[in-house]
Parts: sequence; structure tokens; C-alpha cells
Amino acid sequence: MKSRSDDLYFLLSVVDSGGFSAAAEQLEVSVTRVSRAITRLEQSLNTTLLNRTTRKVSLTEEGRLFVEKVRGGLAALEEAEELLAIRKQKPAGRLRVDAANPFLLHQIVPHVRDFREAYPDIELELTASDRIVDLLERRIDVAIRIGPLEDSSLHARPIARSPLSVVASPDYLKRRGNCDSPDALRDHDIIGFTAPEALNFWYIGQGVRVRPSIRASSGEAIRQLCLSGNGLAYLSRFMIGADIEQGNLVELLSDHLVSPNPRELVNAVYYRNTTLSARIQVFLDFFETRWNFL
Amino acid sequence: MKSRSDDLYFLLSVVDSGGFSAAAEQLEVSVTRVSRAITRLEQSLNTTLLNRTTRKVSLTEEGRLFVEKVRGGLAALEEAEELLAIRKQKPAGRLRVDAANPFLLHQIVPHVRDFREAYPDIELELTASDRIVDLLERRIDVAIRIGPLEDSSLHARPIARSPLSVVASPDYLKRRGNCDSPDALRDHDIIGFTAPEALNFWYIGQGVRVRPSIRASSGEAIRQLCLSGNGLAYLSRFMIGADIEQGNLVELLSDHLVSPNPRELVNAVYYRNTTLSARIQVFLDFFETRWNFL
DNA sequence: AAATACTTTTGCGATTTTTGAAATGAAAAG
DNA sequence: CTTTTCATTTCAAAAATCGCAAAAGTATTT
Repeated sequence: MKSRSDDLYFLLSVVDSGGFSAAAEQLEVSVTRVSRAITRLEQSLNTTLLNRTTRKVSLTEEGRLFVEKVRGGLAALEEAEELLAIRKQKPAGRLRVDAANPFLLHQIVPHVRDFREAYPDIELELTASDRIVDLLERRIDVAIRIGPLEDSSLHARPIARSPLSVVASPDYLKRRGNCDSPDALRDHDIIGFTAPEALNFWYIGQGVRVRPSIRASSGEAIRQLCLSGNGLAYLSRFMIGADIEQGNLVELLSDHLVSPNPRELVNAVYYRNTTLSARIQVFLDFFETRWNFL
Repeated sequence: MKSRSDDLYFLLSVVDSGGFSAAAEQLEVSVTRVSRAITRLEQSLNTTLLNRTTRKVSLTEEGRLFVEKVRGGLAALEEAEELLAIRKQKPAGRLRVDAANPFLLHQIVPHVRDFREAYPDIELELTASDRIVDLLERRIDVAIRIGPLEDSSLHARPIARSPLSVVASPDYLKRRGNCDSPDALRDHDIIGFTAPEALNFWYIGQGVRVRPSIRASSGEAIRQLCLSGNGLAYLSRFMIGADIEQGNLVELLSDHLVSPNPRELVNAVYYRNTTLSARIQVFLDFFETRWNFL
């Protein structure tokens, strides 16, 4: 509540450098300041953080726990500042973004107006392709992919997660009855994928390989089929979140859903291990805060 | 680097309450202070965070991004303080912890000496049981479980993740050759579980159901079999981390491992949705920082 | 258009904190 | 026993923060 972040930085420096004077030198401040920062901190927390034996300082057990958590917190704060620094560079230029069609429609398109307003100098080019295509050849800067990545020659960074849910339309459920347990799936119509077959593996309980009575080749098609009461589907939250909120689809078996699972991860894929271009950076930061599928 | 946490709290309050005066009232300080805090912050960051139109304040786009990150950071810092507060209560009494045998051996037992030293008033009782047993009847306070949870009547909290790796002993590999691709698994001896069969599903590529040529009923047995060169095994990092470091086991197919997956999550299970007892809290905090399997 | 009703910002003296240099104290090293 | 190496404390100067009251805006109302 009251601890000044400056003092926390001092603490970290002391811990890392192993002494007050060393920390002072490292931070280019007087030893007095360091000493006082720690004292202030300890008093404010009413705890002894550092065990001072004249030659060395060592962390008390509470200090250890405290420092551990503090590190993460300060890192986040610094990231926040860094964000602004990047943004100040007024990123500009062309940015080619690729995503699977449903993701593009449901989670990117609705926000591009705001994005363009925030970064008017970035020319956004959106493309849709279901599989990972040749990013390099098509000059794509960043691709959003859902689920496990196949090509590991590219670099990827997880940026969000979109759990999968079993859903059905209310009228279907009225006709066919509810579905309370994984075993009850047998009594229902399942809308599945034509290919790859791995998509018809649902992460429920121990994992179930379903036998679809209807198949479609795209998630969007499955969603439509489900909305019009053709059966149960297992889809990513990002494309049915709105449907659920509006009551057009009902979640089933939520107690038996297994999370995390390989298909719920949303990754940003790009080449270059090195630092991302400001364009890509701001794009990801911008959208990360808007993707609000749980 | 220089932003003060106090000012950040002011910022948050302004954002949440929707105005300077409202924030001032909420924080029980003068409006002047709030205004100055924001000004100071903005100058220090050299950025306009708040868009003041007389009737209301709204976040600028940079402000939005900034606040978002800051929230997380401050939350972590507060957690750190809270930790100390809990610890100050000198938690005492009996704490019954249950875990699967290998986890108990590899990740708990090695640290109990330190734990006892840190919390001398807690009487630790450790039990091992492979499946979730009747926690209530056996009076277990907290159980550590790896992988998906079956009984959802209990409350669980993910506390760590322990990825799974495909491993083999160096001498086995010398004899039988390397294993570069998921397909190459066919040419190798697999050490699998006798039951449940679901454990012989490996999260590699699209997911592979392996056909073990040797089976054992416990992870520890599988580990031993693997160490003595009987074939490939797919085990949690927490039980083979040391083996890998010491070179007694070699990781295979790491490029094809799929993460996250349902079996890598380490959960703390307990009844009570309400606030955890100090005992359980400190136990989890203490060990979380020591479990260092990636 | 002018007046009104809110808000935020600013000027300024008083008050509280913070700072560095040097003094002090304390434990290890020679 | 003396020297060295740190950390803490003292003290006066310097800096920052604070609150009051006045000022400066900007929607809404008259």
C-alpha cells in the first residue's frame, strides 16, 4: 500500500549485488540512501528483510518470499513504461497480419477502427488463411494461430487463450434433452470437422474422440450449423462468446472441460527471434487487451 | 524506472472513479494532491495519460495500455506485502499434505527441512496416494495433483506447471539410434503405463497414442526402466529434471512437444472456497518458489 | 450570449522529507 | 592490537510535497 517502488528497487539491487555499498555503487547513489531505503521499507512492512552480518547481507526467509514476488511486480511496471516508449516512436509503415478466417472476423475486424485511430501511420493489411502458409513468401509480418503449431522453424509467442466449449442451441436442447455427462454425448448429434480428424478429439474428462453425425470443413460453418439446431459442437470461445452471451447458444458440460489443452492457445507467429518491430509490438499489445474471451 | 507507486495508485483511482474530485474523495485526500500526482506522472513519462474534458476524464490510448499493465504490477506488489502479513501470524498447527508419490519424493521431501525451519510451529504430515482419495475423510488439508482433475466438487488452484518430456537414456540411444520425428517412434521401444490407458497418449505433434512394449504402473517405475535403458518414456519434468541435468537422461523430440496440455498442470486441491488457512497459504507460497522445473 | 455549476490547475507560504558528508559503531582481517 | 570494510546515525541544508484559496476552463442552463 505505501511502499515506494524506489525503495523496492534499492532492495533488489542490494540482494543482487550482495551488499549495501555494492548496491550504492551499482545505482550510483550514496550508501546513506540505500541504507535508509531498506530501513524505511522494513519499518513500513514491520519486518526484517535482510540479515546483516557485517561482511555480507543475506535474505531472511520472509525477505526471500517478498523479493520473489516483488521482482514480478516491478517487471510488470517497467513493461508498462516501456510500452509507452515504444508507442512514442510513432510506429509507421505496412503491417501484414494473417489469421484464420473466424478469428479475423470475430476478434480483429471489430477493433481495427480503433486501431487505425490509435496508430494512423500503420497501414494494416489483413489476410485470412486457414493453415500456416508460407509467411515469408507472402510477406506476412505476423500471423495469429490457434492451437498447436506445426512448423517450429518460425518463432511464436503465446498471447492469449481461448478455451473451447461444448455448445448447442436452446431449441435443439429443448427437442433432444440436456447433456449432463460425457457419456451422454452418445445420445446426441455431433457437429464435427471433416478434417483433420484430430479436431474431433474433445478435451472432456479423460478426452473423447467424438463420432460426428454431421461434418463441416470450417469452424464458421460448424457454428452456423450449431446455431440452427443441428447438434452439439466443440468450438473456441473466441467465435461463440457473443452467441453465448446473447443466449443463442448454451454451454454444456462446463464442469468436465479440461484446461489447459493444446488447442486453446492463441499464438502470434513470426520469423525473427530478435526484438520485434515496433509495428508488431504495438499491434499485439493493442489487441491483447481487447480480446476478452475469458 | 522513476514512476512512484503512490502516483500510480492515484492514477488508478482516477480511472476507476472517473474523475479527479471523485478520486480525491475516495482516497480521502485533497484534490490538489490528485491533480499533482497525475501531472507528475505524466511529466515523468512524458506522455498524456488522461484526456481531460471538463465533465469527465477519459483515458488516452496510451493511458489505456499503461493502466492495464500497471494494474497487474501493483497487484503483484500488494501480494508481496500480503505474504508478509500472513507470515506474521506465525501460522501453527497440523498441516496434512497429500501428493502423488513421485511428486512427494522429488519436489516436497527435499525442501521440508527448510520449510520446517521457516515455520517451526507447523506440524507437517505428508501422505502419498496416487489417486484422489477421500480428502475429507482422511482429513487432508491440501493435495497436490498433477494433470486433469476428476472430482470437481473440490476446489482447485493451479500453482505450477510441469511440462512432459520424451526421454531416453544415453546408452539406449547409442544402441538404438536417435529419434528425430514423431513417426520415428515406431522404431523404438516405448515404456508406458499399464493403466489408465489415457496416460499412453502423448502430446506430440497432433497427439500420438503410443503402443508400449513395456508397461509399468507407476511413474517412478517407468523412470527407473528408462534410466536403465529400456526405451523411451514420456514423463513429467518434475521427476526427471535432475536426471536430465545430470545427463542420465536425454530429451527427445522437444521441438514437437505440445504445450500447454492437460497433464502438465500442477494443482493444489482443497475443500473450502473461502480464504485459505494461513497454514495452507504459506505452504503453497513457500513451495511455489522452490519448484523449479522450468 | 451570458450566467451558472462543476472541475481541474496553479501560486505560494508553511511543513515535511530527503540528502550527502562526515562521524560513529561494529565486525572481520591482517 | 591495529587496520580495513561496511552499515548506521547525526545534522544542517536542500528539495519536495501539501493545502488553501484563487484562477482558469468548459459544458449546461438561463
